Amino acid sequence: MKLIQCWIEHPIRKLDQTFAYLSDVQAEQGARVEVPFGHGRAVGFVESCTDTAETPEQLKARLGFSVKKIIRVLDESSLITPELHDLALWMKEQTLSTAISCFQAMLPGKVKPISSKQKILFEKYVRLSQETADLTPKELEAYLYVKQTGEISYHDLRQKYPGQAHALVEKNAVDIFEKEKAAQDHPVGSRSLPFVLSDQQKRAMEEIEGSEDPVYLLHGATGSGKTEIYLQLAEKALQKGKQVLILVPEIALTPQMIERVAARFGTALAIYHSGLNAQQKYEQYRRVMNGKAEVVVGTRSAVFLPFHDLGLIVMDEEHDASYKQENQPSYHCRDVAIWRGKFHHCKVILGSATPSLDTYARALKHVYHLVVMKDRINQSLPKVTIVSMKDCIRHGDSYILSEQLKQKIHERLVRKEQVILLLNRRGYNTQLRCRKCGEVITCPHCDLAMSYHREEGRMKCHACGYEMIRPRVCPKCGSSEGFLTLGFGTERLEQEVHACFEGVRTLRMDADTTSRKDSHEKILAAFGRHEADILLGTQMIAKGLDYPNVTLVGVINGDDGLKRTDFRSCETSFDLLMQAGGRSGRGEQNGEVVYQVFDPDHYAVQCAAHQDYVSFFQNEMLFRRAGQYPPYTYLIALTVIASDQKYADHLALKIKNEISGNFKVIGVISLLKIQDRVRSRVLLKGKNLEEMRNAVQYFIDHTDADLKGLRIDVNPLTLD
DNA sequence: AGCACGCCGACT
DNA sequence: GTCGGCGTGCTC
Repeated sequence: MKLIQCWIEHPIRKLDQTFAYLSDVQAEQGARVEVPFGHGRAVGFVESCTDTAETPEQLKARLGFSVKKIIRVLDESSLITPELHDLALWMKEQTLSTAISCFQAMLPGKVKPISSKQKILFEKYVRLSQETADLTPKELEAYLYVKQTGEISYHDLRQKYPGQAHALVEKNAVDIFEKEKAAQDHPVGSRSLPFVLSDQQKRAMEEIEGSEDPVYLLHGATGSGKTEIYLQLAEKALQKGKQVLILVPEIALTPQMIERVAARFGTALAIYHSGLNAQQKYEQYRRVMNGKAEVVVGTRSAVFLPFHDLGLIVMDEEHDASYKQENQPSYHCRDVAIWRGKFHHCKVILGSATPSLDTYARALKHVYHLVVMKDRINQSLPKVTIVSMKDCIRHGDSYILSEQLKQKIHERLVRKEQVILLLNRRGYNTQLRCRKCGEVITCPHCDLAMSYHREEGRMKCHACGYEMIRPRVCPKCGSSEGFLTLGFGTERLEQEVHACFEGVRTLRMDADTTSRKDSHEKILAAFGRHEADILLGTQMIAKGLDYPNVTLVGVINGDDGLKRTDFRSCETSFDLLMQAGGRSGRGEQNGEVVYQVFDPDHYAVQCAAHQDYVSFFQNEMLFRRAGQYPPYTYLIALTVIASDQKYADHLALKIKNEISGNFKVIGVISLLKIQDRVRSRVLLKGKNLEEMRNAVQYFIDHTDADLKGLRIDVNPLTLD
């Protein structure tokens, strides 16, 4: 008999332990098994499987409970590699989450322990038949196309020859047959060759290649050519027969990065992101496992792909918040990437123009090897103008577009150049306030004001997504005197632009215009073809875009983010302003940037205007030290989320009282209600993260409290 | 998470 | 007298 230890699929803290079962047959570590559990059955994830000579009675006597037999083994072979197994258990410790949730986070949908439906899709293919047929010229063309490719999926043939594909089958010119759906190879355009490196790039390459250090921070200004360094390092790793992982924040926002990697590496490339369906994810998972995919470009979850021999890990825009998973397990992709780099003895390159403070501080302490590229390739810095909106409003100017910015936009329109306007708020107005009682319309499910979206005539809650028709009378006092409108978003900005410049062509890109699949790409492509003069949108247009014809970028309400109370709000605001600046003047012409702000003297605004990261870092570190915030300390946020305020407060208080050590326990803090859920938080702050983690783990293991609703975030990025 | 066991109110 | 409310406790 075999004795199996397995993790049970319920992501309940109390069940976060292995359970013992007997089995007649062997099961691999990482395979799923179906087991009797409680009164029903459950899926287990095998931790170990060993031979045992003990009888069930002996086991019961030794262990103190009766050991049941498993029902069946669900997977012949393991779903994960031994490396990924160890990684999951390490992640459990790091993030203080359950082991099973870590395994689930690593696996693509198809093979998650939770679902056992693993279907293999078949697809119709065509190839030339033996028969000859009478064909029209256009059909002959399609016929020759099939002849040239050998065999091709019917779907692809229909895409290329919509009018002829069916006719070819009808006339028996081609045979149809079924075949397992192949993993999509990324279409290869023209294969591009490596660029010649600038002196600065050459120095950076040499520094990385000539060192034995495991982790590098490549701090390069926007436009300094970081991507080319990634690609050339990747090429060298491939030549050694190794795999390469390139992590990006969001696939949809980095189309130009994908294009460049695809052009260089062609079919050896796999793209992996959360937008793929389960089948596509599974296919890419297999392609990585069997080594067919040599280069992977992917978002956060790609860091868990089953690479067998990694030669390089690149993490572009390493400061980006989307690398941190919000759900449990709340892991940071950077930590996982570094762990895997260590396992594979390969270099990890963290790249950014505005590194996170934590990363940069580590680089200064030589934990990471700092490589700096401060010059843009064949471009000078964009000229930055800071416009004080306080003064604007005092002079009676528009509170949306200042005269200076209007003037500069006008110049660009005359010269047939393009403009990007960034406003990190969507909708028309951010608040409606009753003229009579002064009440602001808030979401019925959240403690937040609802935004007015004029195009749809609806109110929207940006926190929970709740929508309603714009009310005609005040929901509070019933007055029909109407509403005062406060604040503005991208919709209002677009209207203002049209009011100021007659006949101007605009494209708006925000969460409202990009809800449909591929709409990102369509909008960006249209702008690239100069089908619009002005692209306006939220922060999603601040990153990674490279349009040579854009010579002016305007940031509206650029210091809006500074109003937030979060300890990182300066960092994110600075990042946004810097990134926006990086979009301008990437071609032949010099670029210009306008920041419209209310606090022009703030160091985040000033440092961004001078594209001076180091000064910002020094300033911000003073602030962090004064407040004893990261990177000077570590934080662990323990948040109770519940529908019942009493329960939330009670558990939070219990946590506060029962956790102690050589660190501060701050709280209980009541957060805003979101989606009818109240949130009470306790925050741990201290210098010794390991001790803090141990204290929390000890609490979890020994408390009698019911911990459902407890969310743990080690090193939280935001405290909102 | 399920799902049973368990001890108090309004019904045939 | 019973049906059923969901509080609490267990799952190898």
